[in-house]
Amino acid sequence: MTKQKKCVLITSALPYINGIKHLGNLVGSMLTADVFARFQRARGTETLFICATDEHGSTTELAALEAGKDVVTFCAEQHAAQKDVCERFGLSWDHFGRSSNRPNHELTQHLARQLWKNGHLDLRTTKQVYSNADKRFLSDRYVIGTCPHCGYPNARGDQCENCTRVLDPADLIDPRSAISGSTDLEIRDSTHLFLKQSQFVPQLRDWIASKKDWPILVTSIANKWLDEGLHDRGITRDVEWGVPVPDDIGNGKLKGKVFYVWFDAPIEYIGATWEWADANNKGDAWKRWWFGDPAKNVTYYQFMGKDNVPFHTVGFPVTIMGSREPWKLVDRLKGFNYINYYGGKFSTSQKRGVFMDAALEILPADYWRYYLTANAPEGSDSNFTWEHFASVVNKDLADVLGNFVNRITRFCVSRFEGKVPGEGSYGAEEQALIEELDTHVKMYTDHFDAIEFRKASAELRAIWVAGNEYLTRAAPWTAIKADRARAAAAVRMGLNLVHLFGHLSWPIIPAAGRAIHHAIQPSPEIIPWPDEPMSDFLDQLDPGQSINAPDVLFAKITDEQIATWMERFGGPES
RNA sequence: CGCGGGGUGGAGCAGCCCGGUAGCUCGUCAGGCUCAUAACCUGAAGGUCCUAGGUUCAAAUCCUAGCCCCGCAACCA
Repeated sequence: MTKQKKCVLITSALPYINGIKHLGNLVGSMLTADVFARFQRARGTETLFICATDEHGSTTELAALEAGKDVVTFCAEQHAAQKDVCERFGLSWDHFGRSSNRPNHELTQHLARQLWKNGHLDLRTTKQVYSNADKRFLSDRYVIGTCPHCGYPNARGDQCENCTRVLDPADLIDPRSAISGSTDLEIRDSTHLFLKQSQFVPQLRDWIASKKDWPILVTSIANKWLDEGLHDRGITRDVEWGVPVPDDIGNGKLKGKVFYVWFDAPIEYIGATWEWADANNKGDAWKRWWFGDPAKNVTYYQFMGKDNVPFHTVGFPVTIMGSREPWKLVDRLKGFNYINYYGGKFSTSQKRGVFMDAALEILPADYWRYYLTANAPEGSDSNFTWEHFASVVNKDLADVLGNFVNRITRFCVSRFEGKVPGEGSYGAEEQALIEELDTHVKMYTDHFDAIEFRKASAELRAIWVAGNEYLTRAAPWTAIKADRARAAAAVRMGLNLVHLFGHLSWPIIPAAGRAIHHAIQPSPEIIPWPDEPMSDFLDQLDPGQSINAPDVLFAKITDEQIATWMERFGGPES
């Protein structure tokens, strides 16, 4: 059974190109995917972690217009900005691609051809609102007018936000363009490709039913869509910025049209892997992660917020199934709920909530990484408040972990010349600790395997606490008065614990994990998972080696800071 | 009757699938220690497990009905 090692492919939902993401977007896809990827790498699993910006669609065109830039420049700038802030958050993807790049164009066109060839696409003519002033088709939400039901003057063509009724743009009284305000609108016929999703319901149902280890959130969203009957879905649009529909699809009736952004975006998971291979001169190596027999030893994990679930449980799988080619389908799909900000949604326009760039202006990435991982919205929506954030950071990171590292290393410096003492030997106290940690480490590993971030974080915290409990019991500061050897053994164990904490903390808080590990010895790029029994792991430091007592690892958050940040980011009332 | 998630001591959560002394973190109170970032360790107080029925020897856990909060409702990314 030692034929081929298991490989792990991880993708996080693609952040939309339009602006820096907020903490909710981060925790629901990119951050948790990163923690999981680091865990897998630490264990020595061959891991490929892929992400990209999702760039197409009318929203991008309009955002570029508003920014006064052409769409190509706009996307290039936004991509660079997101890449930068994500890297500063410690996101360790193997490649961060772009859905507008060549590989995605080729793959999207290829898969569409397969669907066309296999009879899964239809041509249908739809009525679309065309704005003469803007010289473009308007999607429903870009048509504004008076709601026929409640008289609200700024109802959108898809739904009236005042009375919440679903609308058709043709229902609106005095319709106008949301872009220019022009009332020079007309209804035009437009031909589009429709993906016949309804044909795939039984196949999808079987596939979803086979996924016993997916979160209930994910399977219930998927089943809901299937139960309600899948609509055939338009996969082309009358916009400029997207993957062009090739001439050989659609009997020449689709000139100038592009694929809908939701059709091409998930394909970019594959496209970005191709980009990764190109960037690293690996030729066709991307295929072994995605296609045919070689991909059978790949376990594929997807991470996303709940808003993305339908497109990954229905839309993208239909594309893959309909191609009738052996592309890889997701094995484990981890979906997240939302993080709210003082009970309300994060909002860019109202400046409510915390965005990634601003978060890093006020605190290092690890503070956020720990808080968000430990409070990931797995069971239900969770709520961000500055008070809660400060309490978690101060208690867990500063008091429990940071203080532990500080107290033992300082004691070692003051009483043992900053060197690992070799005297004495482990006794009953150490044996009990070793047994306790064997259990904790196993549970911590199991929680990660189960992709349970809250539970994994709680277990990690329990491991840190076990260190403090041990020190109190062993009390080397008392022992040293009567029995230097006993104190030496306790300090040696304490330093071994610091070493262990560096290893175990690294996936969640990589910079701090590295700093902690570095207190004991030089850190490798990937800090490996402790696979050996704790009896070995906690007895491996060489007596006489020097340590580097670090400065304070985590500064506490003060009440003044909380007040300042509430003012800046908006608090309960705003 | 659109759909899904949630409703557990002051706050945030686990437990519910596979019924059987209600567990964790924060906060509060008391004690200990003094190596440490006024930190750490120990102990205590505090709960109608949304409501009302039902099944059962036994229900937070299963069934039925209702209430409340959040999200989604497909061309919005």
